[in-house]
Amino acid sequence: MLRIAHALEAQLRAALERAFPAEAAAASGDGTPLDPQLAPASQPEFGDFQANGALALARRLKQPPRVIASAIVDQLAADSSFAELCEPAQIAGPGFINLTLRPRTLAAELSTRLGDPRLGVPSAAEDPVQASSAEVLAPVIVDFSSPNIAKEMHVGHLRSTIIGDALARVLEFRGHAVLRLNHVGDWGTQFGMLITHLKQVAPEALTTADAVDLGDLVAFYRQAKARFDADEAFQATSREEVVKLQSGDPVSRRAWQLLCEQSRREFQQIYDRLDIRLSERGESFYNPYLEPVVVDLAASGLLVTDAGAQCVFLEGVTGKDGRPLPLIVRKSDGGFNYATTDLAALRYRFAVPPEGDGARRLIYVTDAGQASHFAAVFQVARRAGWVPEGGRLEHVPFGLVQGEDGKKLKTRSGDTVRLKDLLDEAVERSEADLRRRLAEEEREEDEAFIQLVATTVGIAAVKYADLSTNRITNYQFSFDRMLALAGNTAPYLLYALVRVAGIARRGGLGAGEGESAAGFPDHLVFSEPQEWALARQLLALDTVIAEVEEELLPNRLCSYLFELSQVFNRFYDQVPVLKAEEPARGSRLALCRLTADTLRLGLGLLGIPTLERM
RNA sequence: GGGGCUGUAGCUCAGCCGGAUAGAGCGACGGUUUCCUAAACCGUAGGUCGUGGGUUCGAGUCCCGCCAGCCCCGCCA
Repeated sequence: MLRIAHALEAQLRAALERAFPAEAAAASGDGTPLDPQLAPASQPEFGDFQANGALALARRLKQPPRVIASAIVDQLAADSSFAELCEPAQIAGPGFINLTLRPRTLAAELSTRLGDPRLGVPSAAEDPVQASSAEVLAPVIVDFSSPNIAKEMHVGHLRSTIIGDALARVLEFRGHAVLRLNHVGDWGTQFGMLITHLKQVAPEALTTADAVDLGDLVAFYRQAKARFDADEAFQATSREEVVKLQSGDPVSRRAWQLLCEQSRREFQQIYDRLDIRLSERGESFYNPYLEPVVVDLAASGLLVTDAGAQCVFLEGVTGKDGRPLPLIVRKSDGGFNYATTDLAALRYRFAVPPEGDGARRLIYVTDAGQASHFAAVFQVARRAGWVPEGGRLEHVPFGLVQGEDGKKLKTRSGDTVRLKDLLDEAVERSEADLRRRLAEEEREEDEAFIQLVATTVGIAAVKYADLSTNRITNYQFSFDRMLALAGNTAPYLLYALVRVAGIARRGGLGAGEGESAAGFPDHLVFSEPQEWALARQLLALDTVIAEVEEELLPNRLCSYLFELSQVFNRFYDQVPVLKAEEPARGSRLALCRLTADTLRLGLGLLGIPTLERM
C-alpha cells in the first residue's frame, strides 16, 4: 500500500493546491507547505485512509474545516487518476476526509503480489521516499550481541542478540548493505586480571588450547575480579599485563588468542541455535585507533586534562556540583577505557574506506542503562566532526529482562541465567507439551518430527516473546506465557501458518513454500467482509516493514503478524475455501497463498523459522 | 543532588505526525464442532490512561510541576 499511499498523497496535495492556490503558494514559499495529513483510517468503517489536514488548516485559512474538506473533495472528484484508485471521497465528523479504495484497486494490488518473493515490498533503492542510491549502498552497521570473552553468554545478551538480528534482517531485506558487528569484550583491564590470575593458578590454560573448560574459566574470572578489587599488588600486576598485551608481548598475546578462540566456539554454538550471523570485530580491533582518537580530540581543542585524566567536558550534562561532566578518554595511568574504544569504533565506522567502513547509519543495540554513555560518546563524536553529513547515529535501547516477580531474572540460587540453559528449558518445555498433546490426540509422529517441532517452537517462543513487546520497557520473562498456544505468541502464529499449509496440501493451487503461483485467477473476486479484511491486512505489509526500518521497533512487525493471523483465522473459520465454487475458490486460495507467504516472510524477518506441520 | 526510562483493564502489553467511541492477549463468564488441524472462532464483563496544571478545534500522545518504580552519574563495559 506504500505505492498507493504515495499516489494518494500526491493527489491530495495537488487537490489542496488547486482548491487554495494563493495560500498553497504562500505556504510553500515560507517553507511550510500545506499538508493534507494522510494517515491510515483509524477504523475500518472509515475506509482505507483518512486525510486530517482540513482540520489543521481551519485557522490558517480562516474557514470552517468542513468547508475546506469540501473544497478538497471537489478537486479530488475532478482528478481522474484519483477516481481510478478510490471511491468518491467522504467528509465525516468535524472535517475528516475518508478515502476508500475501489475493490478492483485492492484486487489488482493483491494479484501483483502473487508469486512475488518480495510480496510488494520495495527495496530501499527503488523507494521514492528514500535518499539517493549512493546513500542506500553505503553500509548500515548494526552493533549487537557483544558478549565478553572468557565469560558465558547469559540472559543479559538475549535481547541485544535477538533484537539486533531482527533489525539487521529487516534492513537487509530492504536492500541495505548491513554490517552485523559483534563488538566482543576482548580487551582491557579485565583481560589483564584474568591472565595474571591464570598464570598463577592454571598456567596451562595460557599455553594449551582447551586446557580448562569455559565454565572453569568463568570461575577463574570471578576469582580474578575479587582479587583485583581486594589486592593492590594484584591490581598493579594486572595493569602491567594489559600493557604487555596491548604492546604485543608474544606470551600474553598467545594466551589471549587461546582464550578468545575458546570463547568464540562457545558463542558460535548459541548463534547456531538461534540462526544468527555475526562478524566478530572485538574491542581489540580498534587498538591501533585509540591513540589517534586522543590526538584528534586534542587537535580539535576538545581535550582537557583534569586530575591527570584526559577528558572532554560534555555540554548540557552536569554533575553533583553543577559543573560539566567529563567523558574520560585516557586514564591518569595512561591507559584507554571503553569510551575511547567506542569513539575509535565510531570514528572508524564512519570513516571512508579503506581507512574505515564508510557507513552512513550506526545502530547500537544495547541495554537502556547505557543511554547516557552513548549520548556522551555521540556528542563528542559530533563535536569532533567525525559524523559525516547525513550520517545517523542511533542507540537502540532495551529494558531489563525480569522474572515473573518483576525483579531482574536470576536462577533459584541467585546466579545470572546462562543463555544456553534458558534455551534448553524453552525447548524441553515445548517438547513435553508436544508429547502430551500427541498422546491426548492419539497422533503418531516420528522422533525427528518431534525434535524439529519442539526445537523450532521453543526457540521461536523465546525470540517472539522478546520481540513482540516494545523494547524500551523492561521485559517480563515467562516460559508459560511465551509457549502458550493461544494469544500473541509464536506457537499461535506458527499454527496459523500450519493451517494455511493444510489448505495448500488439499487445494492443489500451491500455498507451500516456494511453490509456483500459476493457476490463480487473473482477476480476484471477493464478496465476503472476511475476505476484504484479509486482503487489506495483507496489503499493509510494506508499510509496516518501512516503519520498522525507520523506527527500529520490531514489535510493530509482531503486532502486524498477530493481527494477520487473527484475521486469517476468522476468515478460515467463517468462509469455506476448498468447498467453495469457482471463481470464489481460486480467489480464496490466492488469499491463503499470500497469507502463508506473508507469515513466512514476516517471521523470517524476525529470525523465526516456520513449519508446514506441527 | 543531576540525568534517563517507565506508569494505560485483575495480569502481560499495544497505541504510528496530536485526530472520530482508548485497543489486544491472558485470566473470568457464556456460546459455537455432520464441514479445510477447535492450538480455532463468536459474545459478555472489565478504564478518572499515576496525579495537578498548561498548550488547542481536538491530548493516552506535546509542555511544566508533583508522586511512585527501575536505571545511570570521573578514570569498569
